[in-house]
Amino acid sequence: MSTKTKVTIHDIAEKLNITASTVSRALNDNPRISDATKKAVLKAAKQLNYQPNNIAAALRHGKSYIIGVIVPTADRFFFASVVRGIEEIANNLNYKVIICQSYDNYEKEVQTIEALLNARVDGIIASIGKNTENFDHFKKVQSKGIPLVLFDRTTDELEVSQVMIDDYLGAYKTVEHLIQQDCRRIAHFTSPKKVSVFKERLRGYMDALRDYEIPYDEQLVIKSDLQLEDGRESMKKLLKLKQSPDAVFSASDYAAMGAMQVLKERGIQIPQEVALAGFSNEPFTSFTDPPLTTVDQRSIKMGNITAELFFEHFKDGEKGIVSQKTVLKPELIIRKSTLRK
Amino acid sequence: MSTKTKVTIHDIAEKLNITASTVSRALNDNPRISDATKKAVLKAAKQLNYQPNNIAAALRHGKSYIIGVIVPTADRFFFASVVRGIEEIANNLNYKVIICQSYDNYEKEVQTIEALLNARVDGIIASIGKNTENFDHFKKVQSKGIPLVLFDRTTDELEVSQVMIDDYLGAYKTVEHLIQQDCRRIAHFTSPKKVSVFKERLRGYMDALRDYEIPYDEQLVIKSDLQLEDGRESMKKLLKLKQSPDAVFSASDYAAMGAMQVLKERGIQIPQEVALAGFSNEPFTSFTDPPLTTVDQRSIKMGNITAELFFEHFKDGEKGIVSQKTVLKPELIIRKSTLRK
DNA sequence: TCAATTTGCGTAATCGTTTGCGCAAAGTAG
DNA sequence: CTACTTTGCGCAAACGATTACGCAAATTGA
Repeated sequence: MSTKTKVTIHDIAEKLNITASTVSRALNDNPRISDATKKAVLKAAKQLNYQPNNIAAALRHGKSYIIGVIVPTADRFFFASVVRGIEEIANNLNYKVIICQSYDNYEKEVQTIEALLNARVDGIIASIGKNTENFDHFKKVQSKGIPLVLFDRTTDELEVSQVMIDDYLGAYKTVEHLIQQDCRRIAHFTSPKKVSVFKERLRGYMDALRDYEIPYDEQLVIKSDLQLEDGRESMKKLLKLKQSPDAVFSASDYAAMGAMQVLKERGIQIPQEVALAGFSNEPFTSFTDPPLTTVDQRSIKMGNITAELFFEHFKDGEKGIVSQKTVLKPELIIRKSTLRK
Repeated sequence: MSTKTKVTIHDIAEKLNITASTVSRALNDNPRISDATKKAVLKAAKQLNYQPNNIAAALRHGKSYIIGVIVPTADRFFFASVVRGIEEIANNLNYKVIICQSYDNYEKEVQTIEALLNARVDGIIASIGKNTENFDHFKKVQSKGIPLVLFDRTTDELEVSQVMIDDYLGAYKTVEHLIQQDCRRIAHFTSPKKVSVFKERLRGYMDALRDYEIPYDEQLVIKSDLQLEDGRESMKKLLKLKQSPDAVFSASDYAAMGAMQVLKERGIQIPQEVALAGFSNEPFTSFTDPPLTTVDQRSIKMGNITAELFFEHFKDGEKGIVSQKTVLKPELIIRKSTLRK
């Protein structure tokens, strides 16, 4: 019941006693082709079960209509949502999205870029891996004139369009909120990595303390990889201090979750004894007990904007566009883990 | 600093005064090419910053070295993990994976298949969308002789290789465990959809009841879309019954989470008054309070096996291989939400 | 009615790689 | 030293679609 041999436009042409070029034009709705021929071609295409070969087309006009998206991992709600936001826009413009994961692994990230270049994607959208400190692979993309846009995890070492949220503001507002809840010894979980988002969150934390005249205590800033287990360890460290904190602002929901576990295991009341806030608004943060205060990163919106910015690079051709930076306002989601009054 | 014009093997050939075919063979490490020439070619390639054009290669030998993976959504831990498992195997064999999401939307699923076929992927691995009841698009894939393997969400309406866990066994063991915890009125959350996984879980539930001589009560089986909100509604329905259940086995962790929220809001003790078990071992299930008993679906393993099965279809050519069904044993993860003694 | 335009389609080159075939030079066997 | 095999590479035709160019027929305008 199935034609094993691939059917091409030549087969259609032969059947109709016309040439392949006419078929091609008919399929692409070229105005120079008569409606009669178009209909005949369409009909024959159905009959023969014709499947266009995008590879041949891509080779011919140097466009693949595929854009590569690189995320550290697709199973974090935030990244998955951004991808969704990108897809919405891209699909509307008839572009396909291929999702690649770097798993926060530098080598894998480099390889992925290489693979995407070989696959001749029309552009790349990426969020940089946590461990990446050398950006030559991204520079290579740019040097080839391939559109590149970064989101969330970006870097200043590249002249590139980027979309991010105002991590500084998100952190500032969170800490401000904690202060308004009468917290005075506020700890912070951050990452030692070069990624700017964490640096910005730290800056927001420090500035909020300063503005409210709360002394900065280095002991209260714990650096780790910010996974759940790291959050547990960090919390344990804090509890060993002579003077325990009365709040923890974690740059990651997962680490905040780890801290919550430790606090609950030790019977420490949240938020009465220690208030707790995270960052990212992962879905599980609303399930926890108590529900976790966190910062929403406008992920879908970020995906939309990133894709739109990306496609502007096409329209305006290779030149003309300067790299531009879009900063979204985050939203503080206040839940019971910080509500002390 | 960058060559805007694309460099091809012809450029390398010209520079070295040899032909493109020799360059091609050298790059592909063909034994008929001398080591000297190979080295020279590699060197020139670096110098010219040559980037192979996979599209041209794909067109030539009809292989794209890309396989398409379709999942309902990538932000569920289970699916993300399976994808990871698939990638591990595929990357080792030098295949790229392109991840597409159907969002459980039938039209999107059909479109995605179409797009993957046009992109000339070498094969497709998929998990069927929840609302899909017509499988012609998958039949089309098969009729074109393109390898197809399904995982988890499969169907018997297709003659296709598939990998799944033993949902029946997972459900049976869970219910058996609940019975051993002295639960006697055990409710079940399931889906009205045609997807076999839910039907199997229901069957496991029913058989366990029967084997332990517990009467089946239709009122205790609630059908819904199994999202968190559905779980809340379902739990509320159960609590309105004359005789409340003393356990809930949900076919989804999210719905179980919804039930947990309602129970906690009403001050009903978990597991003493109502024990609670989910399905899938989503990461958040270990965070909840109490932690949720659930069934692990061996997601990475499933990805590995799926990919291996998939690649067997290549080796053995188009014929010879009959579709085969691999069933993995799930693992019951017992946590506090069901431990009554 | 005749020149000018439009309509409809064919010719052939092209995108960048791969590969079957062929051929000369070098190596091997007897 | 002849005959045969191996080594190293070039020639040219694919793969399937797109497109600049050209040309005849049909249409239009005056």
